[in-house]
Amino acid sequence: MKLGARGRYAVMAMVDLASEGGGAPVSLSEIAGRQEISLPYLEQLFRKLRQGGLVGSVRGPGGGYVLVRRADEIRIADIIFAVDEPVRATRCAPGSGSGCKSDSSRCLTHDLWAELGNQICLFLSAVTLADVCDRRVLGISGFAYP
Amino acid sequence: MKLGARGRYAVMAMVDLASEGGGAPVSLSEIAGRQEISLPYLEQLFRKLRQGGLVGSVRGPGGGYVLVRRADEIRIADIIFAVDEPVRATRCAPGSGSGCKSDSSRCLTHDLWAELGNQICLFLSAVTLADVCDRRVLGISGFAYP
DNA sequence: GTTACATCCGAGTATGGGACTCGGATTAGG
DNA sequence: CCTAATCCGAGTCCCATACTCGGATGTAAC
Repeated sequence: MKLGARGRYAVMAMVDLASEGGGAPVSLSEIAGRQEISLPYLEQLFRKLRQGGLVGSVRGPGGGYVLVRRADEIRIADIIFAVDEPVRATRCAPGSGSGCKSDSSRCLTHDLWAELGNQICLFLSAVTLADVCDRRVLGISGFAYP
Repeated sequence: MKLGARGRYAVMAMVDLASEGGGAPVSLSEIAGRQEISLPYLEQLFRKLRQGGLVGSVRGPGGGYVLVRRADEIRIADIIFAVDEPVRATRCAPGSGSGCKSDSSRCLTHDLWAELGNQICLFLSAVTLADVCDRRVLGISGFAYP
């Protein structure tokens, strides 16, 4: 699980698309303007979102993108996975299967990172696009960390 | 909350220190050998861990580092916070207070990243060094993500 | 006192991956 | 046709991060 700006931009754009798009296609220019993301960069993101089967496209004037599923059926984790291809395992990378040198059973921390990756996926899978649009995110844990 | 190799190395080293150190100071050379981390890099990490009040140092021959608290009183989050200084806020960075351009109430995703940061901190605060040493990490969620 | 061991410290380098860009090819409506 | 839009494969740039270097300081053993 990777957490870079790309994933965040993708979620911002998808939230925008889910909010503003009432069935009709939304052009990337509009999203780019509203979210202040460069157009070519958005194109690159939506290419992957389309390949991931999250959005459909309509070409030509008046075209744009539409959601292929309902907003409450799209999990945030789906978006992140679509735009951030799986990382190759560094020495004991979080979110990627094993690695750990080979030196079996030396890396005690392995389980820790694996479980952390789990927690993150679990959280991002529990929240849907519709939840974010309707501001139904806060209060899941009901806790604010210092 | 930042998740790089530095934090992981720091946790690996602390786990090693907690495991091998039975009251007597442990030198960085030993840890470097066992964990396959370069000595100068470890020195840099332990400088911060010492400034963070997690370890104490004994200089001279036979010297090294010792835990200042018991292993079950050191949370993994403490280690991460000690070695990774707080990130400055990018546009709507996870784990850092606000940002969001200024354009108030436009960024719907803000709450999402804030809550995600919370979840991560929550998890890493629930696990102690002793938990990792005794392999008491798995089974907290009891779930393995695809 | 000298030597060896170890922590301490402030720099410096560099490399990799990330964000972001460019030029052009397609498709479709007016 | 011309314009608006998605499509695509590259390519650039930049900065954070991992990692290194040379030396200073303290301390135990002999």
